[in-house]
This record gives sequence, structure tokens and C-alpha cells, in this order.
Amino acid sequence: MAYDSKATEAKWQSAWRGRATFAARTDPAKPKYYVLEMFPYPSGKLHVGHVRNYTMGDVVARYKRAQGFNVLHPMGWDAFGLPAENAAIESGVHPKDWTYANIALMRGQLQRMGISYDWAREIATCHPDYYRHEQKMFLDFLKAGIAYRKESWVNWDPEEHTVLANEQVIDGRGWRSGAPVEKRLLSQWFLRITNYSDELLDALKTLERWPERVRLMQEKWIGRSEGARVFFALEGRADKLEVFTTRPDTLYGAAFCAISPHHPLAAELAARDPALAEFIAECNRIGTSEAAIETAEKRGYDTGIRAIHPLDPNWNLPVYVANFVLMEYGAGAIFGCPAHDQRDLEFARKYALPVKPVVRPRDAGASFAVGAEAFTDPDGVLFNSDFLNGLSVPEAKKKIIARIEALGAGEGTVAYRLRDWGVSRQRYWGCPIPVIHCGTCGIVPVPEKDLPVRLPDDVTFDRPGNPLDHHPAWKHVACPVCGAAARRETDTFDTFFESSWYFARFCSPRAATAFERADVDYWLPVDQYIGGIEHAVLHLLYSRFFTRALRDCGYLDLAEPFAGLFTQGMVCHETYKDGDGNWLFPEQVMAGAVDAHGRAVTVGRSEKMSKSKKNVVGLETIVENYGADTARLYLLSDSPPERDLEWTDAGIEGVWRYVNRLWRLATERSLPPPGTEADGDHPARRAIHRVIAAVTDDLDKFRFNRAVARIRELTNLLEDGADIPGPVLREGIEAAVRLIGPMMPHLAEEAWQALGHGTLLADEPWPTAEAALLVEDSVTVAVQVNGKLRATLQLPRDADEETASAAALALEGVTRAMAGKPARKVIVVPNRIVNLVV
RNA sequence: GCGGGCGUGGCGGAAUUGGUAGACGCAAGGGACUUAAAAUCCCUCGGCUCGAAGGAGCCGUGCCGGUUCGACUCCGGCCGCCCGCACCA
Repeated sequence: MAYDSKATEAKWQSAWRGRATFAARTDPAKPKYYVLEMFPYPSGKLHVGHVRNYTMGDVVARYKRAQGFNVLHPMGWDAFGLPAENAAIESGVHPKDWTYANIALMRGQLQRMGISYDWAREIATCHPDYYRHEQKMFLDFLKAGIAYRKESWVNWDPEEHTVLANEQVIDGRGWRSGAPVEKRLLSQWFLRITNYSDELLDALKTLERWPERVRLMQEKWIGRSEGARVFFALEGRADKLEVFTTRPDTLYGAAFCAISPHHPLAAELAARDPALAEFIAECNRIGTSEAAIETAEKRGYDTGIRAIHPLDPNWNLPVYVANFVLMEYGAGAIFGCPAHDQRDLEFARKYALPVKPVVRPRDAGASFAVGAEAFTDPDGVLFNSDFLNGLSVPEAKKKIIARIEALGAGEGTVAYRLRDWGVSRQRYWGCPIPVIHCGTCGIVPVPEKDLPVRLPDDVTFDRPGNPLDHHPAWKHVACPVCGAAARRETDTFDTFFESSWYFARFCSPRAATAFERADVDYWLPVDQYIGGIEHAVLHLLYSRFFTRALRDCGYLDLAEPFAGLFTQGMVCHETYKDGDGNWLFPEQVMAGAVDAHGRAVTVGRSEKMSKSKKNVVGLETIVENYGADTARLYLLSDSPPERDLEWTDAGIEGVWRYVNRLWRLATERSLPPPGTEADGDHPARRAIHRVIAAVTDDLDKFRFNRAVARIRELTNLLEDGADIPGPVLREGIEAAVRLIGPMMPHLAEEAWQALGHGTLLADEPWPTAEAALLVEDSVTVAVQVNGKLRATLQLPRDADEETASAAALALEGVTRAMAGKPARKVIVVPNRIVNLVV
């Protein structure tokens, strides 16, 4: 009888729902385990990339449940964001309607996957019952000095009168309008994440269950560097130019100073230098993305101003405005040392500036010169540097900082790459920022009793700009302090704001406050967080900061929200474009790579599945034809979870065949009744228990693909084991069913029932391996001659070295390879290898 | 450009973390069953050389070099691809 996936999956999903099997309850008497997958943006279509993520989480949740943990496994929607507004502009549908319709669609798709979520805890961040709490948090941040206002640069589309996301700036132009983008200075809200730089950096060490690469990326992102700020006097001016450098030791190699196009000095000079103003305007056309700025051709504009070297009053340096100097880092100004910085070197070559080396390699002489490559190795000796000559780089740094401090020309300092988090967005579909601008009282927080500040529904997208801003009534309010006519803040929060605390909301999703203290104290931190590597820095760093900010405002007693992190690889797929250059969904591409009109399709490279490029594979057809379990197992079985997965349709058939084989194995053998205990050390029992131990270990380590391979090996063995005694066969089949349970829960429940059990497999404990069955008496040892495999050898376990080498020397293949020569050296690794060196 | 990662058969990958490279699967080819097909089952399957065969040998983990008795694994240099770069989420 073929396995009926559709009926079976519906049956068990309703059984779990009916018994509230996965409802989580705060119970301090039980050990808890909080499993969380990064919640999705409701784009409207659940694709295989999402499902890969959620399936991994479900395996962990079901596995930990079977191990006796009180498991919290919730799901919700990261529901504010730009695509809803784009949909409104393109097709006139309201962002709210679009979003809730998408949520309904995706919820249904997700429920058909049979993931063990506690659906009673579902949240959507666009709901006022969610965002009202973050408005309160913001007011608390404001009181605590964590939130503040400052000016910052944005990408401005002059045609659409909107701020563009970096993603929407393509080659310096607005994606929709095609108009050249300008940078504009806007007054915006910021959170002081930089107050927590050191804490966020130091605590990375404590995150033992995070991938090393993510911790490294965060460390580099925070970018703590020790250096110095140095003041250069300017010829003919009273003010000084402050620069930051990590290489004060190279000060004698300085060739120029460079300031950011946004430096106050640049603005001042541009006011009376039209050519400079034009240069700055050109820099502003690059956009705000650091990648764009860094990859743009390095250019500078000589201001004509001369800076006086702090250690030599007779030494002048030209001051350039340079497009690669960032106002946000250090002092927004640098001194350039071409010999010891590659970028400075290229700049110096371009503008014919001197390249004077001041550090040389230990083995180089005084004639050391720099060619096409700057000498950046910190292991070197100072020369051409007056009182620093002969010193190592660290010594020179110390000494020169002492000197400039004595001269009052600067001081040692620490700079961070990390910048404060700008949370203002000039958009409609986000959480309103709860402040009011009053002509007399300034910025006034919305009183707590007036929260939430709700988004108005009656908005239009038919003209450029922020709909909140041109809403006829919404922004006009009375000042809560003086009662005069005032104006609401029309900016909304960055959507990272919502995702920075949703894991806490899941602990008490219906609480009148953000969350109940007892609930977060019990459930947090998240024991296992699972999501894409693309979130390695921003979302995860913001959440770590936000948790600390909440702690400092008395919300909870916790610094790190995620005790364990697993970053899964992305699911990739080829991209397709039709004859007009529009993206196509894979199902729109016919055989022979033509579109619906018979035109040739351009097949692009494989990339991360994303809705914008339409290279997504939906699940409907797979679930329809093969069932959720088949899709789940396929997503787990082939690729290691941390690696990217190239989606192909081939292979799904193979998994479906396996599903049916397993089903037949569980239902078509005559077995002793349930409860029959197997004993003894039959080889099949040994194999069964080895697999139990290995799969348990694999699941602990997120090696789902290996776990699947092992379970398949077990079922292969059971299938052709005509000589396996009945009780052992039952033990083996039950083990296979229980081990596969977290991955294919519906099939496993059905098989468990077919095996004669009246319980839910979801309520059964995890199988344990009998230790005595795991040790083998005999081992296979590889025998090498000069490191090359020549034979293998069966030896009793833990045989001593003499026995092993004697047995090895007696082997025919070994004597042949040794060709009569004596062994000069014998290396014996017990139970593993004998290597004879001749 | 900068930061982080990855690279193993035709394909996805495994390799006890320095100790038998290719587990498990996909695809392909051959065969059995069948009137036929599907389903199922069995066999072969990194490359090359020698052998009728059992088998034997050489090469092989992106490329070049190094460390080691022994390297997919460690080190140095290169090439290619992926992720992130602060307003996509």
C-alpha cells in the first residue's frame, strides 16, 4: 500500500492541534528550551529557503522535547517594511491589506509543513498591540539618554521626493525614477549603541555557542582600534585640523591631509570655491553606501590650505578633500602616509605626492623604498623618523603619543568603526515614532497614556513623498505640554527595531505590557536561535544592544538574548530574465528556456533566493505531490545546514522513494507485539545502537545530513536482514521511526501507530543507546608503507603496538611493498593505523 | 575597496577533526520481474595503466609551495565563488 501523505499529514496535524501538544507553558519546575527561527518578512510566498530554516528549528524543537525539555517554539511575522509600500505604489493595494493577506497565505503554507509551533503565540509586528510597546521603550530610551537626535546623510531621489534605501540606488540613480541621487542632510533619531561598544565587544567571548565567524564579523564591525588624535595647525588660520590615525608611528612619513567632503572645513571652503563645491556635489552623487564609496575611484581636491606638521613647524602638507574619507569615522579627517597605507599610496601616485618610507622590514637597509605596494607589515623598524629611529612599531607608537601629548598636539585615543544606530525612516509602513514637535516646547514625548500612536489607515500613495507627511489631519496635534498647535513626528522606526525584541514578546505574547517579567526570566535567553548568515552583523548586533538597553531601563535582567546561534546557508537558484529584461519565476520558464511568449530567456547565475529577483521555488507543488515530510527530509538530507544549498528538482523523487520504503518497512513485516524487549548482542542490535548514538550526537551538533545518512544505513540493514530475530527487528524499526521523527513527524506518527502503539510519538522520550553495545571487540586497522595504504588488518580492540606491527609486517601486500627492506621506523596509532617507514 | 566564509566524482555531499578519501543519496548505464509500462529488486559507477579474471599499480580533494612517518584537514602565496558593508529583510 502506497503511503498517503496528504491524508496522513492532515490527520496528525489535527491530532497535535486537538491536544495542544506544542502549547508552551511557563513552568519554573521544568527545564526549559527556547528554540527560535528568525521570523520572516511576509512577502506572500513561503519558499524553500524559509522552510529549510524552519525545518531545522523543528528538528531541534521536537528533539529537545523528546529529551524532556519544556520547549518554547513560536512563530510570527516581521510585518513592517518597504515591500508593502512598493506594492501599494505599484498596484494600489493598501500596505496593511497586502501584509495581512500575505500573512494569512504564509501561515497556511507553514501550517501544512507540520512545524511544532505554538500558534497561540503568533505575533505580527505591524499590529498596534505589538508596536505600542516599542513606542514605550523608545520613550524610556529617550529618558535614559539612549535615544537622541542628530543630523545625518540620506540618499535623496529628487524626482520622487523620497529617501532611498541603498538597495534602491543603482549606479547612482533612483531605481524607479532613474534620476541621479543626491545626498541630503536630515535630522533623525539615533540610538546610542556606541555607548555599549566595549561591552558588546567583550561579551562576544562569552558566546560560546555562536559560530566563530559571526563573532569575528561582529568584532571587526565594532572595529575597536587604538590610535591617536593629532592636531595639525593650518597656515593662516586660527583653528586646527583634528585627524585620527592608528599609525601615529608613521607621522614622519606624512605626505598630505585629507578631509571628508562632509567635514565642516570642506563646507566652509566650498562656500567661496565653486570648483570645490562642484567636487563635493560629485562626491554626494556616489550615495551613502560604504561599498559604493570604497569602490569608487579615489579622488581628491586640493583646497590650497597647508597643514603644519605637528613635529616640524617648517614642514607643510597639502590639505585635500577626498571622496574616500568618511565623516562618520574618527575625526572625519586623516593624514596620509603613502609608504605604509595602500590607499594613501594610490592617492599619492595620482597626485604626485612624495612617498617617504619611515618603517622598513627588519632585513632591509636604509635604502628601503616603496614601489607599487605599501609596506603595511607592523613588524618593522622605524627609520627616517628622527627620535623614533630604530624603534619597533609598537614602541614608536608609544613614544610618539607621549611626545604629541607633551606638545599639546594630540593624545592617544580609541576609535570604533561602529556608529550609532539611525532608527528614523521617512516611510509610512512602520511604527510611528512617539514624539511631537512643538514650536515653543521643542521635542515633546507623547504621554504614555496616549500610546499607541496608531498609523492612520486612510493614506494614499499617489504622490511622491511620505504619506504620513501629507496626510491631511494625522500629524496635526496639540502640544501635550503647552497645548499649542504642534506637529507629530512623521518618521517611523527602522524595521530592525521590531526584530530587536520580538524574541522577548514571544514569552508573553498577549501581555498588556511588553512582556511579563516572570515569563522572560524563565524563557530567556533563547537557547537555540537559527537564521541566515546574512544577519551575522546587523540584526544580531542590534538585538544584543537592544537587550542591554532594555536591561538598563529595568525591563529585564539579561544582556545576551541568544545563548546559542546557528547560521544556516542560503538556498540559491538560477535567475531568469525575459526578452524585456524582467525577472521571471522559475515556473514561468518553459523547457528550452523560453518565456510564455516563446522568447528566449536569459539564464543568470545562481543567487540567494529572493522575491525581488523572483528566483524562488514555492512549496505548493512539492507538498501537493509528495507531502511536507518529503520536502522536509529533502531539505535536511543532502547539504550540510551551514552551507548554501543549490535547489534542484532532481532528488525529490529519491526522497519520496525512501519515504515509501520506510513506510513499507514499518508496516509490512510480521513483528512480535509492541513492548517486546530485545536483548543480547546480535550484530544488528549493535548496529541499531550505534546509529542511535550517532544520530543523537549528529542532532546535538546540527549535522542533520549525516543523521539522515545514518538512518538510511539503518533501514538498509533492516530491509535485507532476513536473519534478524523478530524482537531485534522491532527494536530496529522502532528506532528508525523514532530517530526520523523530528524530521518527518507525520510519517513517524503514522508508523508508530501502525506498529501498535496508542501513544503520540511526539510525547515519547528520545531513544537511548546501550553503552555496552557500542564497543567492538575487533577493529580494522589500516597498514601503510611510507604513508601509502597497502593493506588492512583485523585486530582485537586495543591490541598493543608489538602485536599490531608484527601482524602488519606479516601481510603479503606489506612485504611486497617493502621489497625486503627493513622498517626504519614503525608508527602505531592504536585501533587506527600502522605506518611502516623504510 | 574593506570584513567574513567556502572550494572533494557527472551532481549533493561523507571522512571519527592530522590517520583506510568518496559513507549516504541523486543522475547515468546494465540486468531481473512484466504482454507492456509504472512500481520494485539486483549489479556497475573518480581517472588512467596492466591483467581473461581474481586482482595489481599509478594519479587524484581549486592552483603553486611548505610542515609531517602521514595533509581534504595545519602554514604561506595565488585563483574562483558566496555573504555583509549600516535605509532590503
